[in-house]
Amino acid sequence: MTVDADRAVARKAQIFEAAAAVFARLGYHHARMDDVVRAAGVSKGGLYWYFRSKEELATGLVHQMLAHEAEAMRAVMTAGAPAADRLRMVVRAFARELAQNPDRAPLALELLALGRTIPEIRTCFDAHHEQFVEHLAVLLAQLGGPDSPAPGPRARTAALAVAAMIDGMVLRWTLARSPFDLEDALWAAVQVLLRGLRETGPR
Amino acid sequence: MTVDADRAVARKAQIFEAAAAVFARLGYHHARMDDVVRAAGVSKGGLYWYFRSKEELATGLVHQMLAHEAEAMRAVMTAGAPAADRLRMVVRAFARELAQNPDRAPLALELLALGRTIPEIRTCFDAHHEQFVEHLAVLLAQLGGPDSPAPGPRARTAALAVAAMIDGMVLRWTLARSPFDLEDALWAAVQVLLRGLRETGPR
DNA sequence: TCGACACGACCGACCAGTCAGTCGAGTGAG
DNA sequence: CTCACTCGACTGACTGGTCGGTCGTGTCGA
Repeated sequence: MTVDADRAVARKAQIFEAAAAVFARLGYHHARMDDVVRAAGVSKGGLYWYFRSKEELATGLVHQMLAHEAEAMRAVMTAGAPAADRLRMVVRAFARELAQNPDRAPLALELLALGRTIPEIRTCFDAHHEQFVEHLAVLLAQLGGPDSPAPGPRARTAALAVAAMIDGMVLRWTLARSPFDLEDALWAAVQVLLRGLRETGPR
Repeated sequence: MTVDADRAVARKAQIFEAAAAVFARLGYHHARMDDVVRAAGVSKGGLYWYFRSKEELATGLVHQMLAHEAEAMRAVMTAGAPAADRLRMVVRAFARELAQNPDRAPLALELLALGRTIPEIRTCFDAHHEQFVEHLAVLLAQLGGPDSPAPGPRARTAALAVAAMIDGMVLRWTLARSPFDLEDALWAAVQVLLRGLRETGPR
């Protein structure tokens, strides 16, 4: 294939980083390819050597971001720790990630909305969400305690609720004028949800 | 001001309706003003008589949609029914609204994302969210039962969680490839949340 | 007759994408 | 060793289509 594939990978990464920053600052539609070019320290032609179009750049960026997140999730899932602790780690990972670069959340929101126009982005988010719920369901089933949701459909329903809770709280945090402590609020809410989930008898 | 203010209001409403449909179908950025013009049965000049720019049209649309929703919320709040029933009504209103026109949710998501570029939209959503949480807090405090969250900060925190739950579930529903029954899932999740909220002793 | 309202052809800024060309690292025949 | 040639990577000035917005011109009710 390429003589030096590593170079290509590095170049792509460099462009992704620049694109993320530019898209985060200006928003996808207002960002000019020339802006990305400038930020990445590449030429216009160089950019188009690696990406066929602006949409492909955005799609690639989504892939990269979600892959990164999936990687983190997989790491948590395979960590040798009690399920309760691993759940806590998931929440903390979200909060830390967003606290460190607050631009990420609005960027993700915009890319998500972009899914309406670019089907592949939608598909990508879709698959990612599906897998996230799947992971959560496993985690919840492993929680232990006699009344933790049983594996199977019940755990999946519970996982959907937890996932929605996380999404919603992150969304609120993203949009809030006076940002609250995301980790605290998120963890508290998830705990409340779990408490409600226990004690759930038939139906 | 206008000789016939009613006519102007009607015209605006007609344009809003068309704009909502076009934006929902094509997405804000892909939608051409000419598309809106065609859909609304107005001329370009007519459209620009009422809206100074595309952004102002979008902003107006956001105002109108949120005002409509706020209206519905106020109606629920002042309804003469037990708090539990009113909460149920809120959930049902969401589910029905979205079931009736499934295009609304993605449209709202896109407009929300547009808030990154158009500050007034962001402000508008912000105020709306704030008020929504406020209403929910009142509702939760009125829920009755000895352990319903007390009015004040505690109710507000609880309300934030409930609001996030609703947002998140709607988001999941919006993006899900195989849409589930939103009303069921939402109500179940809210109930779980409330159950967890009860029994919450000090801290 | 007047002015609010409506019309739609037209303008021109803007920007994604192109393309003709440069550069430097291989390759291999003589 | 070297010269002629290939090829992948990269450059940046340029273009052509696309729309948001304008403007000169009606129309019609009061």
